[in-house]
Amino acid sequence: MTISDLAGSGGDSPLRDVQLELVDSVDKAMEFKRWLSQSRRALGVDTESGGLRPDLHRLRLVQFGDMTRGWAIPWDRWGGVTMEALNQYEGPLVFHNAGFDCRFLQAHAGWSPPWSRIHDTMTMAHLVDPSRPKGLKPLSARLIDPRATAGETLLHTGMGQHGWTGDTVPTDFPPYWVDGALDPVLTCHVFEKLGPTLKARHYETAYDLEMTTVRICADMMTRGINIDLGYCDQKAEELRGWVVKAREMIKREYGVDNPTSNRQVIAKLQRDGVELTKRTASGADLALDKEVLNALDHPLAEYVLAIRKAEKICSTYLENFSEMIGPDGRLHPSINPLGARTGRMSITGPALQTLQRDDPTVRTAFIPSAGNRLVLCDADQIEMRLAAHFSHDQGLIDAFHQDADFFCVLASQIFGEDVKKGDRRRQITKNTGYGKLYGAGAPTIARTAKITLEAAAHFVQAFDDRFPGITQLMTKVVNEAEQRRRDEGRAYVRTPLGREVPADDEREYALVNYLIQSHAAEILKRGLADLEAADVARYLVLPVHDEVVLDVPEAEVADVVNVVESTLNDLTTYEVPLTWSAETHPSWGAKYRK
DNA sequence: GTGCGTGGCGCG
DNA sequence: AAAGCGCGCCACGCAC
Repeated sequence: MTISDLAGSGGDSPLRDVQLELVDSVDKAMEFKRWLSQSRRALGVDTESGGLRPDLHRLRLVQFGDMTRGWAIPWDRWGGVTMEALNQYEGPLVFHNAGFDCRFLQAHAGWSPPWSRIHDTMTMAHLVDPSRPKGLKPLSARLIDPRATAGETLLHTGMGQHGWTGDTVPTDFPPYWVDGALDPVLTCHVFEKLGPTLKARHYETAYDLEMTTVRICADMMTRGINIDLGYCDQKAEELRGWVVKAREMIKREYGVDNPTSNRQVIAKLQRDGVELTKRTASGADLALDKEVLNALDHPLAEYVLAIRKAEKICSTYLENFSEMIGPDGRLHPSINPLGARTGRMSITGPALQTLQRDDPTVRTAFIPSAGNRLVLCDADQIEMRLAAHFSHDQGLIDAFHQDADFFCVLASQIFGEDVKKGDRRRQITKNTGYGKLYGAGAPTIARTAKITLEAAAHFVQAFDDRFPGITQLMTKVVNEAEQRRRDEGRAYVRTPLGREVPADDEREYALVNYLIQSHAAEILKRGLADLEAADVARYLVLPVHDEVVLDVPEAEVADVVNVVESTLNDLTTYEVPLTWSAETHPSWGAKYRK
């Protein structure tokens, strides 16, 4: 089988001579072994599975390939051949999304991935250009041959016609195994294409760190995190009971059938003479968001907010957890080490980086394993500290060296009198500082700080007079990016690790945020690697942007708290100290409970 | 019934 | 001069 059989002639495509094979006999298995013993720069490896969860879904195919030949090996019937190949092959292995495939091969084949010789083209693609799609098919279609996607379409229609799922499709169904066998070949071609680009940009350090992160995250996903399901049930039932009563009351008192339908609520509010003016982002509708509802003097508003919140907590989190847990009773979220353009990680299933912190209801469901405690360690104002570092603003740097609350120090200087912790002016200063960092203008700062536009404009001016570094940094980063657009065709900012983060057209102002966010992400990843070197990685359960969660045996807690803090603290690299604070708690929520 | 865009909102 | 950044998920409501 060749790709031309699949998708017609492709002229002088690099895939022209690719041969695709299915191991379905002893002879084929022998032929595969002979092929495997040939020498090559890297061996492509891929898997097909019934779904995304190694603890819940079957492993169906394991595929191997190089630049000219791809093999699909059914796991159930020919797993022994796969095991031999994995265990005996000694050269570099290249995957597209290694963290995913390696966890399947770990769970089903008991394979220990030899991480030091594993490469990952998805990671490479993200480093080369984080703003473009990085799935194997779109990437291959763009870099290698547009026909790379042909088999996928064929497969999806075929599976739909037969009503097969990933767990039930027969492995000898040609569209399935042919498409599978092509993937490691595509991976090898992408590897050869992207490798030189990474090299030319001196991405060795960034790539090594990313691969270390892939490994550590894969382990965290496998480890999972413990959940108090009894608590989830009880709390969800409480909230649902309240919502039912509230909905009945709203129907009775206000004639609104569905208080989570903005259309219905807006109609009712307008009937009662409420004037709404704020529009949604698209401008298509009147907005009825938290800000609008909070400002309304109508009893319905309060209920809508409370119902939204309660239903969110139940449906997104508490009620979902019991369906998401694995056979081991633990939650195994999916951690994407390169979830964001800036190199930040993202977590899905569930989205554990978005748990409410003002209300500890959901976080309280997260508990340590039996006999353990949670160690929660977060970085102190890391983004503002990095802003001080990158901007060289002496005022900001000095403020961080004082033994007092950073934003109180700032506010005291701006307002010319001693501003204490509870003072409203501290919050305004904090809003303005972060707003400026992210490129906000006076109007946005006025809204987030809940002050008038005049006051905001005046305050921004006062902030700039005292701490001109941030505006100067903005100018410098944007000018550099525009120079790069002229010289290299891309507007980007470069992080200290050498990562290039590109700007969208007309949005160069976002690059200051990219620089800070990117480098904070690099620091977290470096931190995870250092924690591994300090021998505590086996306790890691979650990374949350500037926080790490560890699940630690009681007896080791005191030790681990010290190790984690001293490992992550960095007092010398930057113009301000980067410090982390670890605390021990019986649940994640306990940290946020007053 | 399913897919998709929009609105809304949670976190850092 | 002016510009908040990055994500994921759910409910709603419309289109197919």
